Amino acid sequence: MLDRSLLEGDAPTVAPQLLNKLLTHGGTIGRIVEVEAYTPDDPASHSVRGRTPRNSTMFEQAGTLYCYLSYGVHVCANVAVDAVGTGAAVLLRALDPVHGIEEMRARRAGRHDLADGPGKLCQALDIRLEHDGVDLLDPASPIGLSDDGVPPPKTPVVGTRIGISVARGRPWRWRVDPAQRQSIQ
DNA sequence: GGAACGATCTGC
DNA sequence: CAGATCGTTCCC
Repeated sequence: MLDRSLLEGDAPTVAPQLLNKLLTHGGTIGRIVEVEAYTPDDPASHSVRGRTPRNSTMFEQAGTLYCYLSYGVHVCANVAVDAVGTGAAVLLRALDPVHGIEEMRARRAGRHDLADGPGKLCQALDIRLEHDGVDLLDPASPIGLSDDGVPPPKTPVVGTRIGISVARGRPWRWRVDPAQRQSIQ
């Protein structure tokens, strides 16, 4: 498992630290290769208007899973970070499949792009809205975040965030350089 | 009570 | 490149 204190910093600090960590749901495991940071003072963040029924798990303790429905269609998965009540999160944008690839492919209707997108990775790992609020650091949870000893990249690829219309300029998107990926594609 | 707008993906 | 598709939020 992961030490919770790693997630208790602010989102732009924590986000790149989550690169190369493992996300596990049952037999399906993926390595996190792309993330984005969202903070409560950020116009693009769901938490910018304070706590609401939808975003309330974003305000819970670091390591809580925040799931929401995007475009009325796709589920997106975030990890709540920072202190309790802050409303900060890291959006998980892409995984490299590590284990359970056949299962992922079946969930992805036979496609080969298994988890290279926030909606796709939730489909591949079968993360659903009902998983909103699970503690990713509790061994009893169905979905978990763990560290297998692969460190985050020293020089992640930094970019701007995607799919938002406000606060586009913030360089709050981090990726593992495709040439430095640890897992099979 | 209603309308606008998405932290996206797919297929045309 | 536009359509799908529906919950959330805000405004009337």
